[in-house]
Amino acid sequence: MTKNTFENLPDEKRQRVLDEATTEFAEHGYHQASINRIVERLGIAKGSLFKYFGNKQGLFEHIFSRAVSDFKKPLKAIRDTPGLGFFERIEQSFLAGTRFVDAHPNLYRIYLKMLFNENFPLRERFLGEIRGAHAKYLRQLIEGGVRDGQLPAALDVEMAVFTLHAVMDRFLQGYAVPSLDNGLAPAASLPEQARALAAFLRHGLADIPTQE
Amino acid sequence: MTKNTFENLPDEKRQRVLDEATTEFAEHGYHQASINRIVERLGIAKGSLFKYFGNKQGLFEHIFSRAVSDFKKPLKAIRDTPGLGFFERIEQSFLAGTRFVDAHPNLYRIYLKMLFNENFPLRERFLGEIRGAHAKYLRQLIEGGVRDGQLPAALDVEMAVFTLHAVMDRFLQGYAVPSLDNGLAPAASLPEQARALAAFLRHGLADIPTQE
Amino acid sequence: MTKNTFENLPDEKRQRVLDEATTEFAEHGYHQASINRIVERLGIAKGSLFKYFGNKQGLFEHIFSRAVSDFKKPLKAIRDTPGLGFFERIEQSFLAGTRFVDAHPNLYRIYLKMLFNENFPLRERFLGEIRGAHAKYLRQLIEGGVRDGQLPAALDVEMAVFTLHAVMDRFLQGYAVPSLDNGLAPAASLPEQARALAAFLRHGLADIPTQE
Amino acid sequence: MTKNTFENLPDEKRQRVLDEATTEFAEHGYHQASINRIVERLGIAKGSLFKYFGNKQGLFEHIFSRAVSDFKKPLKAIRDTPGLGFFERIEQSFLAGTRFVDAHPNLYRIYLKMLFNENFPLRERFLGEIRGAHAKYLRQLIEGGVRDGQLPAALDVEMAVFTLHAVMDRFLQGYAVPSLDNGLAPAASLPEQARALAAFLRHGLADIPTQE
DNA sequence: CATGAATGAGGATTCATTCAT
DNA sequence: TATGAATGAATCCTCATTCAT
Repeated sequence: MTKNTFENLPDEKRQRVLDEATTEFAEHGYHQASINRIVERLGIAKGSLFKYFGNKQGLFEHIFSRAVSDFKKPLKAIRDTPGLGFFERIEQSFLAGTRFVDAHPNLYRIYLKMLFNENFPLRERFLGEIRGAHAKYLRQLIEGGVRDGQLPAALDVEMAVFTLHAVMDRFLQGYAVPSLDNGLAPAASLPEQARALAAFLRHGLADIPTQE
Repeated sequence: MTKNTFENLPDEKRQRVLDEATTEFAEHGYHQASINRIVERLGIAKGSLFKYFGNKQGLFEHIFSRAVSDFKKPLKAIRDTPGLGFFERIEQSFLAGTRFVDAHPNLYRIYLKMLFNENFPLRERFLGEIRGAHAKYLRQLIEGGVRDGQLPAALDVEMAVFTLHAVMDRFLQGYAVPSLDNGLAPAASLPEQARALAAFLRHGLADIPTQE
Repeated sequence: MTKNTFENLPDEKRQRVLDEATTEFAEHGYHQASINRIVERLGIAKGSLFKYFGNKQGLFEHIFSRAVSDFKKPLKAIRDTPGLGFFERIEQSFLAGTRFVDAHPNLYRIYLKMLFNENFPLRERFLGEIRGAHAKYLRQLIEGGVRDGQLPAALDVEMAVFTLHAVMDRFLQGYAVPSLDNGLAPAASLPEQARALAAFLRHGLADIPTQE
Repeated sequence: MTKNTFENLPDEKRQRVLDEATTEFAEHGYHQASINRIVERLGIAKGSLFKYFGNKQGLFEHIFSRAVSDFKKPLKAIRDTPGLGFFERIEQSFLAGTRFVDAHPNLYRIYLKMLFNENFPLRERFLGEIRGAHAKYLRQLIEGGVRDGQLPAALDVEMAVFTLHAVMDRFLQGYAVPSLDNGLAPAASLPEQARALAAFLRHGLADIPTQE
C-alpha cells in the first residue's frame, strides 16, 4: 500500500512523520484526526503525505499494522522461553502488556478508541488480528499448563481463553488510563494491581467451567 | 439548558427526536454525529432542533444526563431492598447493569465511546458523576458486608471499591459488545458470564489487601 | 404602519418594548440587530412583535420616526423664543443637541450608525428629513441674524447653512462618542468644547463666502 | 496572519481578490459582508479564501492594516518636506486626506463604518493606531509652528492637537460622503470647502486655550 | 389576540483529496 | 519527487418570518 517514496525517506524524517501522525490519531481518533494539522506540524506539503500513503486510510493502515506486529513479538518471546510455569508466563504476559503501553502509549490509545468505534476503518481486520493472535497465544499457554498439570485436565480450554483474554484486556485498560478508575482507589500502584490481578486469576481459573 | 419548546412537544414526537439523536450519537460518537442526518431522518427543519436544545452539545447533554440518572435509579433500589446478603446485592448489581444495557443499548454505546475519547464534551463531568455514584454505592455495600460479617473486618474498603468497580465495569463491556471477546469463546452466555464473574469476586475479594 | 394592538398596550409594557428594541438597534445597527434577542429579553412571544409592527423594518420605523420628531421639537422652541440674539440661538442649539444626546443616547447611536451605513433601511428618508428640518431651522436663524445686523447682509445664506450644519453635526459626534477624540486631548470637557466651537463659529462665519 | 499561499498568487489575481473583498466590506461593513458573495464574484472556491486568510477577520485585517500604513505614508512625506510654513503643511495635510479618499474610497468607507460600529473587529486597535499616528504628526507640526513663531508660544499644544484632529477628521467626512451635507449647500466644491476649513483654522486657532 | 413551534435559506468554517507545476 | 493552490461538500448554527392553536 505504502509507496516506495516513503520508504526511501531519511530515517529521521520517516520517524517524525509516523510519530506526528500517531499522536494525531491517538488524540482525535480516526475521523476527527486532521491531515491538515499533521502536515502543518510536520512542515511538509500536504501532497507529500498523499504521495506516501495514498490517502488518510493508507496512513492509518501503515501505522497500525506495524503496531499490531510490534504487539505480537514479545508474546512470542515469552511463549518460546523455556522453563517457565504457566502462572509465570501469565504474569509476564501481563507485564509485557504494560511494557507495550509504556513504550507506545499513543498506539494503545488508538487501540482503545478503535475498540468501541464501529466506524474506525479497518477495525474488523485489526481487532480480529489482535484477538486471534492473543487467543492463539493463550491457548498454547493453557494447553501447556494442562500438560504440566498446573491446570485441571478437564478445563474447558476455549472458555479459559475467553476469560483470560477478557481479564487481561480490561485490566490493561485500567493501567493505561488510570483516570478510568481513579477517584476510586487512593493510589492503586502497578504492583498492587498486578497482585490483585494475579490473585483473581489464580483462584478464578479454578472455577472456570470444565468441559461437560 | 433545554428550552421549554421541547418539553411542550407531543410525547410521541419528543421520543422520536430523542431516539433518533441517541442512535446517531451511539453510532458515530459526538463529533462525527451529524445534526444534518438527524433532522433528515426525523423529517424536521434544522432550526427546530436548535430551538429545542440550543446547540449540539445541549442535545447531547439532554440525552446523556437523563441516561446517567436512569442508570443510578436501580442501584438505589438494590441498596434499599432489605434482607439481602452482600453477594446477592453484588449479583443483582451486575444484573441491573445488564438490564440497563439491554434496555438502553445505545446509551451504553455512547458511554463506551466516551470512555476513551478525551474530546467528548462534558466527559469529565459525566464520567465523574457515574464513577462517583457507583463508588459511593459500592462503598455502602461493602461496609454493610463488613458489618454483616460476610467480608473480613480488616478489609481495605477503598481498594475493594476500586477492584469491584473495575471488574464490574469491564465485564459489562464484554456483555454489551460481545464482539469484543467473540471469536474467543464459542458462546459465552449471560449466565455463564455471571457465574464466572461471581466466582472471581468470591475468591478474589479474599485476597484484596487489608488495611495496614 | 404600526398596528392598533401595540397602541392599546399598557404604557409600561409599550415603553419596555421600545426601550429594549432601541437598545438592540443602538448596539448592533439594523441588520445585526436580532429580533430573537429582543423578544428573549422582553420575555414576550416572537409573534407578538410581528403583530405589533409587521416586520423588523416596521419596528425600526416606529422607533426612529418618533426619534426624528423628538429631535425637532427643541429646535422649534428655540426659534420661537423671542428676544434672543443670533449667537445665543446658535449656542442654545448646540446645547439642545447635547441635551438630546444625553436624554436619548441610544437614538443618537442609531443615527450615527445610519450615517455611514448605506444599507440601513429608510436611511434616505430619515436622513433627508433630519437634514431638511435642520437646514430650514438654520436658514431661519441666519436670515434673522442678517435682519438683525448681526451677520453681514451679503452673506451667502445657503453656504452658511451648509457650514453651520456640518460643524454642529460633527462636533456633536465628538460629544456623543468621546472615545473618538480621546487619547488626543487630556480632558476636553463639555464647556471647553463648547467654547472652542463658539470661537470657531464666531470668527469662521465672518469668512464664509458672500454671494457674488 | 496571512498565509504564504496568498502572497504567492499572481499579482493580478491577488489584486482582484483584495479589490472585491474591499468593496464588499465597504458596502456592507464587517458582519453583513458575505464571504459567499465575495467568492461568487471572484469565481473561486470558498475554501481558497480561507486558505489565504484563515478566516473572515484575517481577510479584513489584511486589507485594513495595509490601508492604515498607506494612510500614514503621505503624512510623513509632508512632515519631512523642508521649507514649508505651518499653515501650508496643514493645508497639504488636508489635501493628502482628500487624495487618500479619492484613491481608496472604499477603504475610507470602511473606516467610517468602523468609527461608530462598536462591534467591528479590531476596531480598538486600528482606530487607536490611526489616531495615535495622526496625533503624533499634528503635535510635531504644531510644535514646529510654535518654534517658527507662526503660532503663539503659550498655545496649549495638546488642546490644539485635539481640535485640529477633530476638525480635519470631520471635514473629511463631508468630503468623502457629500450626500451627508447635500441638500444643504448647492454645490460645495473641494476648493470652497478647503477655503472654509482654512479660514476656520486660521481664526480658530488663535482662540484655542493657552496653557494655564 | 397572543403564542411559540416550524421553517429553510444563509452564515462562517473545515476537510480530504486532486493535479499542474 | 515534492509542492501547495484549488476544490466543494459538509460541518454547526442563526435568522426573520409565518401560521395553526
